[in-house]
Amino acid sequence: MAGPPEGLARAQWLREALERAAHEYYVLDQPALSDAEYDRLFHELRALEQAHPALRAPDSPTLRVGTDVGASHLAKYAHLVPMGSLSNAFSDEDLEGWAASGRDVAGDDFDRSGFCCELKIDGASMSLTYRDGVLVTGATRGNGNVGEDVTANVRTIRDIPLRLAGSGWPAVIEIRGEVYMTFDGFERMNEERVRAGEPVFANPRNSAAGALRQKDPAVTARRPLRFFGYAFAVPGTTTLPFATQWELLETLASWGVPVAPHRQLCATLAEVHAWAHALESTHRAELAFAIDGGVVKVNALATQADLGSTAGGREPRWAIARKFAPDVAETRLVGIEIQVGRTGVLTPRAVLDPVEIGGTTVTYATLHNFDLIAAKDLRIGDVVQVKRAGEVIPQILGPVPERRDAAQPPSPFVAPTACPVCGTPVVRIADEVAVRCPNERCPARHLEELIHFTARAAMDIRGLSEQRVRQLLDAGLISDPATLYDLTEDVLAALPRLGEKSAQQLVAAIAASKTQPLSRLLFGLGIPDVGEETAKLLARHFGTAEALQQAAPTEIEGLHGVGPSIAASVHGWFASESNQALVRALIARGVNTVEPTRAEADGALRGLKIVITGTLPTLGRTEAKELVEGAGGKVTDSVSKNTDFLVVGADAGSKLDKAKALGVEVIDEAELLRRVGR
DNA sequence: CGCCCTCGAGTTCC
DNA sequence: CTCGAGGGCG
Repeated sequence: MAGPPEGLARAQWLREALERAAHEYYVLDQPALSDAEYDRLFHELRALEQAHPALRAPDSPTLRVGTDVGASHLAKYAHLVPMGSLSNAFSDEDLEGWAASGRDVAGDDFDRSGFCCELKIDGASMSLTYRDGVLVTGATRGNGNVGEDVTANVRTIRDIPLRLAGSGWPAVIEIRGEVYMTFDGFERMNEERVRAGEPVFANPRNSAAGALRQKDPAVTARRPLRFFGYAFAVPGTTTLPFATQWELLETLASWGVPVAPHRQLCATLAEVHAWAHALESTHRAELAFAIDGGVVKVNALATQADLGSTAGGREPRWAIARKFAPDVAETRLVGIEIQVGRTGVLTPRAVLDPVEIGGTTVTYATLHNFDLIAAKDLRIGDVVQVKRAGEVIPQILGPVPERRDAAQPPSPFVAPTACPVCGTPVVRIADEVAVRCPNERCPARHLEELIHFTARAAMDIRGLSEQRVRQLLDAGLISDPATLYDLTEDVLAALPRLGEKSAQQLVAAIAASKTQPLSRLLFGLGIPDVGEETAKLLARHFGTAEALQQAAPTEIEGLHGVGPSIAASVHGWFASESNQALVRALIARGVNTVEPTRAEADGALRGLKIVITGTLPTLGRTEAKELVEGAGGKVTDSVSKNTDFLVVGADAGSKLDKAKALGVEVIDEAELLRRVGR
C-alpha cells in the first residue's frame, strides 16, 4: 500500500515524527510518545526504507541504530574491563526476590557479610583509567564494551584527581563512577544560557552528559561538573588488600576520589529496606544533586565472586539498583464516576485498579471535565498511565492503546445529559467546559453546600465532618444550614456511632458558631465568586447582612477588588426569594449577621504582604495566618514582586524558587516570630 | 487592550 | 498546588 508518492510522504512524516520524539525525549525530557509507539513508528520507517531504497534519506533516524558510538566526533575507547549494568528493584518485594535467587546460588553466604548500600547518582557513567596513579583516559560507558574518549573534558572536572593520592593502587586501574551536576550548578548554568540566548537543559543528568561530550574542553570547564566513584576494575587477576565493598569505598576515598555520602552497611535486608525508605522520604529532598535510587551490594568480595553474573547479560547477581517507585504507573480504568460539586458542576472522576505511585496507593484520579475524556480517547477498561502531578494529585496521562483488548474493545464514555443524582437535564454554558446541574435543590449540591458552611474558614463547626453531615442529611434531620441550629442532643444521641458526649459537644459547637463574624457567614453561604477575601471585603464595607442585601449593584461594584461580575453575582444571590428566606431563618435562630469593627492593627507587619510555604516547625497554617493578620500583615497565596517576604518551612516547593528568582526576602518561622515580637 | 496580580474552586490521601 | 478568570492599572 506504500506506493512511492504516498510512501515518500509517509517516510518523510515518520522521519520528522521520530526526530521530534527524540528531541522531546532527550532535550526537553517531556516524551510525548510512549516507547512502544516510538518503536512501532521506527519499525515502520525501517521496513519502508528497506522495501524502497529510494526513500532512504541521509538524515534518517534509522541510520543511528547501533552507531551511537561511531557517529560522533569523539574517538572510541575500548574499556579494559567491560562496564556492566544493574538490574532494578522497584519495591521491597523485588529486593526480596533478588535475595532469594542469590541465596539459591550462594546459600547462607549471601547474607553473612551484610549489604553495602550506596546512593545511585543520576548522572553520566564514567570510567577513569589511571596508569601508575596518573589519569590517562576518561571514557563514557557507551555500549559497555566501547565508549567515547572524553579525556580532555574529564580533566576539567575539579574533583577528579589527576594523580591518585595515597598508595597501594594497582599499576593499571579503571575507576568507575558517575559524573553529575548539582541542582545549584544546573540552575546557574541554565540562567547563563538564558542570558546568552541558548536553549536550556531539561535536567542535571542531560546537561552533565551534554557537557561531557563538548568538542571544546574550555566549554566543559565552565560547566559545574562533579564526580563520585563507586567501584574499580583491574585488568587481569590481582589480589586486593581488602575483602569487602565497604573497604573498597574507603580505599577509593583514601586515594582522593570523592565517594557519595549516605552510604551505609546494613546487616540484614530489613535494614536495607529501612535505608531505602529513608532515602526516598528524607535524604532525596535534602541532597544537592539528583539520585534515582540506591544501589545494594553484597558486601564480601569473595561472595560477589561466587555469585558472578547472570548467564546471558552483564548484570551481576551481587548488586541491584533499588529504584524509587516510578512517578508514572500503568493500571486499569475500572470506571468513571460523576461528582456533583457545590456549585452544581459535574466532574468526572476515574476509578482505578489501586496502584502504588510514589509511595501511596492511588484509587481515584480527577478527569477535570468531559472534553478531556474525549480528547484523550479514554475508555472504561483501558489500561491507562497515571502520574502524580505536583507530587500529590494524581493525573491520567492517557490510555495505552497497545494494551486494549481486541476481543472486548472498551466502549467510549458518553458524557451525561442529566444530573446523576437528581436527574435534572444538565446545562452547558457557552464557551465554558463545565457541565452543570441547574437544580438548586439537587441533593448532591445540598450536601456540598452544608459541608462548605461548616468548613474551617467558614463557620468552623468542629465535629461536623463530611461523613457526619451525610449521616444527618440521610436521617432527614437537616436540610439547609439554618436547620443545623435546630438539632438537639436527644435527636443526635439516637443516631448510630454517636454517643451522648459527642452529641453534647456537637450541639455546643453548632451553637458557638452563631457568633462568628459576618465575613465567615458570607463565605459559608457559598455565594458564587465570593471566597474568603471577597467575603471579608463585603462584610467590612457593609457591616450587616441587611445592608448588603439592600445594596444596589453599583454600590457593591464600587469596592476595590469587586467588579461588575462579582457585584452581579452578589446582588443576584440576595434577590432570590429562597436565599432571603435562608437568611431570615438564620437570623431567627440567633445567628450573628454583623461584622465586628476591629481595632486598627498597629502590628509590626502593617501593610506587608506575606506568603507562607512548606510545613512550619511549630505553627499550623491557620495559626501562622492569624499571627500575621493580628500583626497587621496580609497573607497571600502566590509569590509576586509585590510580596514583602516569604516564610519558608520544610518541604518548600515552587514558591521558594519563585521568591529566589524575584529576589523576595526569605525567612523562617523563628524570624517571623521575632518580627511580630514573640 | 494587554499584562500582572489575586482570588476562587476543585482535588487526593492519611 | 494548579488552573482559569476577574479585576486593577498602565
